[in-house]
Amino acid sequence: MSDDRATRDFFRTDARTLARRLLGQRLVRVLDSGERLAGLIVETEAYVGVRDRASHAFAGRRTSRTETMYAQAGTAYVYFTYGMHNMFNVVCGEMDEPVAVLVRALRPTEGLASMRSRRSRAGVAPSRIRETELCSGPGKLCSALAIDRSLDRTDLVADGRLFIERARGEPLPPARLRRTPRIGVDGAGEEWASAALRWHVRNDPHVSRQ
DNA sequence: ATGACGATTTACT
DNA sequence: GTAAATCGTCATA
Repeated sequence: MSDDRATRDFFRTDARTLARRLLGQRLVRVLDSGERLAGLIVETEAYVGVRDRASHAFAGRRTSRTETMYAQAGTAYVYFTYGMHNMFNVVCGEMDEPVAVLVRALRPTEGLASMRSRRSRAGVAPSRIRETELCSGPGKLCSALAIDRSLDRTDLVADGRLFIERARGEPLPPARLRRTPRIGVDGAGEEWASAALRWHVRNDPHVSRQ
């Protein structure tokens, strides 16, 4: 229901807080056809600003790609990497402060058949793709939900194509969460590669790894 | 203009 | 476990 949709206040916080706060919330993508694709966020990573060597905005880098990270809280930062994968992030913090949260995995809840066809590849029938491999990684979930750079700079608070719906009821208790170093940032130096800035739902089969 | 590399995924040994 | 895929971005010149 539209009442559940996250408003600006939900995003106006630091990256560590938002990374935790996003877990258990629903990421919703509405296609031009009107079809709704959605999943519960089960894994996130915080990119904490200009001191963070793993961040695109390290040392205040402000380029055409990273400009989105300096936008207001609640803006989608979608970038393309490895020549083939899109990554979806939620910008947070203050205006002109480049902090964001990478959404790394979802438990798919709506539009699974559509996700399967989008995630299918040569020689593998969509029906053979397991639910747990639909959105269990940052590139996978963007493919499954048809999120690409055309959605970069989208306002998650105001745009009808991409937004967050807040779960009703009890938030996930801390005991159900696990905190680990981030994935794929080994080149960022010991301090930032080992910093525990990744959160995921403990024992959830939909995370990219436990 | 050029070259190195990537917040990954997939297939294969 | 290792390696290939594949191209936009960024730093250097």
